Amino acid sequence: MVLNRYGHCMARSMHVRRPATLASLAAELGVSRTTVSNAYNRPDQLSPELRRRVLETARRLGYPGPDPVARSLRTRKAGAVGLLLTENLSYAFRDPAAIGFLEGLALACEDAGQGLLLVPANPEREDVAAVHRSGVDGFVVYSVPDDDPHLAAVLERPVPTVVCDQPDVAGVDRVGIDDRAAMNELARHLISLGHRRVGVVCMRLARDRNDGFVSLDRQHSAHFHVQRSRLTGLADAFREAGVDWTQIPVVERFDHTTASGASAAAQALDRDPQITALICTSDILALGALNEARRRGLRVPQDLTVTGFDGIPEAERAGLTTVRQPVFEKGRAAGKLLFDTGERSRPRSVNLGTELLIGTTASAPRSAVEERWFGP
Amino acid sequence: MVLNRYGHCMARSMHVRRPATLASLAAELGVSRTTVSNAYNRPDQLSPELRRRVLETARRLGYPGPDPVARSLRTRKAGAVGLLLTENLSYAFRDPAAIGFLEGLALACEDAGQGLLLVPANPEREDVAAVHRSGVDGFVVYSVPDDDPHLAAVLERPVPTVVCDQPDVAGVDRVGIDDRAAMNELARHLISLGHRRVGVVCMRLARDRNDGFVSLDRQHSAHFHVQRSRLTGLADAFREAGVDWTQIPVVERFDHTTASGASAAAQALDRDPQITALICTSDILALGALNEARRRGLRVPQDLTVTGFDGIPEAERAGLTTVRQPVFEKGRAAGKLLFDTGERSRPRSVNLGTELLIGTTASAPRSAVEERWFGP
DNA sequence: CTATTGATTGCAAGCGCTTACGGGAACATC
DNA sequence: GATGTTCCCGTAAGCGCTTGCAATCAATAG
Repeated sequence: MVLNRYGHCMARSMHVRRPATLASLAAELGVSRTTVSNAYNRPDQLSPELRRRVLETARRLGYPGPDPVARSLRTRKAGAVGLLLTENLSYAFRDPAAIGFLEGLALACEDAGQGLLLVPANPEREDVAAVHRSGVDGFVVYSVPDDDPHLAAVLERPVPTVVCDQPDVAGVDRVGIDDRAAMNELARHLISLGHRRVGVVCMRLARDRNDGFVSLDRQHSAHFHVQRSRLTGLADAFREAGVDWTQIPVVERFDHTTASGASAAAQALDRDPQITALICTSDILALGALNEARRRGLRVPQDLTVTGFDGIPEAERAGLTTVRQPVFEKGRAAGKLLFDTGERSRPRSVNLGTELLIGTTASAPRSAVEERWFGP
Repeated sequence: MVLNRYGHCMARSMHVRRPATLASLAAELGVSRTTVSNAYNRPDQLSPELRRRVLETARRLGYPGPDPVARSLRTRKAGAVGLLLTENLSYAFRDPAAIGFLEGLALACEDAGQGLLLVPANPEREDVAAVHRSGVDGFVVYSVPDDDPHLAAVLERPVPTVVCDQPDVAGVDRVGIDDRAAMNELARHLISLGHRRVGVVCMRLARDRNDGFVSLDRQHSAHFHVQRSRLTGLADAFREAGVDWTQIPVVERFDHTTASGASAAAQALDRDPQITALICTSDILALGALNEARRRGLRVPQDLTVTGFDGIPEAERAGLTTVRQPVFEKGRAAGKLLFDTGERSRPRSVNLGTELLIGTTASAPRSAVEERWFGP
């Protein structure tokens, strides 16, 4: 039980808003507000003795120090950056790649002494109010479709912004990887192994749900830059190898889960059972594809090659052939870009490197092996 | 002449574009500030026609809508809750248990339309400024030592607070599990299997680094409620079984990593090679202990029993005998407690259930098996 | 005794916004 | 024509704080 200065019982759990403000404290002490403020923010501006008195009286009155919001208004600094995600907040914590990104970004924030505000921007709804209500000094936008209204709302705000996994947007800083080149390299690897008849499993390409095959048109007009680039990288490689890309089944899934990966793999295999490889645009999807292969009694890689993208720990454990991208570094780079506020004329663009990870889920297709042994 | 991303002329030299405010918009339109404010917050308070004009002029002037900080000051609502963690922000994303908690909390925040601010409270430094600077409507404090200055700083703030994995603190709401009972159950299980000579590996017990054996005194005065309770639960069980607890080596590690778990396990085994079981107070530590056992050529569970605590996915994969606690639910419960602001006289306390998970890393010790076969 | 100096403290002017409430105008009711 | 009623919009009073700079004063120097 706590007694306030009027002698009234004030249980802690009642959360009564303390009447004490900087002004009331000043009045109580018989000094100016300036002096009280200085006691907290510029200790060298008043005598140690007075400062001690101020702080002690503050404690006695239960004054918790200058109100952060009022201070933010006055100083025009919120001390935090906002993070906007494609997915629900809670989902982000289930995707290892997103977690890696968060980890890197959190580290950068910590180094800069800034808070990290997870903005509750539900991708299903068009409600951008959360963006408008976030008192932050900057935004990081992680992998959203280029027509996302939340992104538009962020860009309207007069604060620095960094986008990830996006093409250059309206002149703001960006960080990402060369998805197209990375996927192209992976495709060339598969082609060199002898794969020609493949299937593709990708994440959602736009904001609308389209669980199924993807038309060429949809591939080209995909609003998720990352997915579009990866598909383009694949198409380039296979076309160059003389494969008719239009005949390759590309299966899309809205939800990014292993279950989605499995069902998409099934759909691709049903469409064309002769497929020798399933190329997935994420490790999560690839892990699902592996499950489906197992369910069908297909041995990987003897009967079916499966590849992923991201290089998450789970993929490594599964021996997945995939592309590793530096998700942690991506987050960190995003933060650094945001905090490094030098005078610039042009927006900056950071491209991080990727690495083709040869695992045990890709090998020459059986037909190619047979050809090698028995001739064509 | 340059066009900024709002499409307005912005001379290269004038970096400080006077941003439009609600007042300037009102002036431009020849209406009152109230009317502009209403256009955003209470559409029913003005004619659709006027509202349209306001919003259009806003767009033309590049006014991004009411400033969130100023609005927060006025309405006394920040629209976000702060999360205080023991560890560095970035570390939190490496601990599966913490991630689960975050996931649950994030979900609750999302449902409530609130942001989640990760407060950059470095546990190494005593700098509580970050707590004072966070403009939030409430705090969730996750597993910090009871003498943590950040916790004290939070409790000074006049906002609702929920603590996790803490005993009752100063009358604020709490959510947790019965660590003592859960660990006691696990210990009884081991005792029933025949284990009497065991070693314990625990996480840090206080804010100071003490990588090594733990005195009884330190056990009792541990500032981390969770660790203290688990040790107590163990001690109770073994004392009841007639074991002299003071002879049992308890090894502490400051860093919560598998490497720490391994080295702590080594230290315990070196102290008493006759140990039949290593009881770890977290799965992460236990996974490290498994590594150390493997390194020593000890078969688990034949030569050595290893147990954990938490029930993280990795533990399940490793077949660890452990205690599963509902980390996700814990996060969600914390959020719900925070947002459910009914009038209460007493602080609420939520205890969630746990479950003993029988894995493959615990069995009867060899000596017990031999006794059974050949008699004592 | 006056000038200079350094240490302390206070003044004033907002930062950008919300909202209870009051008032005028247009229309309907009796 | 007097009295409600409804719709729109503005008045006024802050929310709690920061900060450049001026003011005060005692002490030291000249």
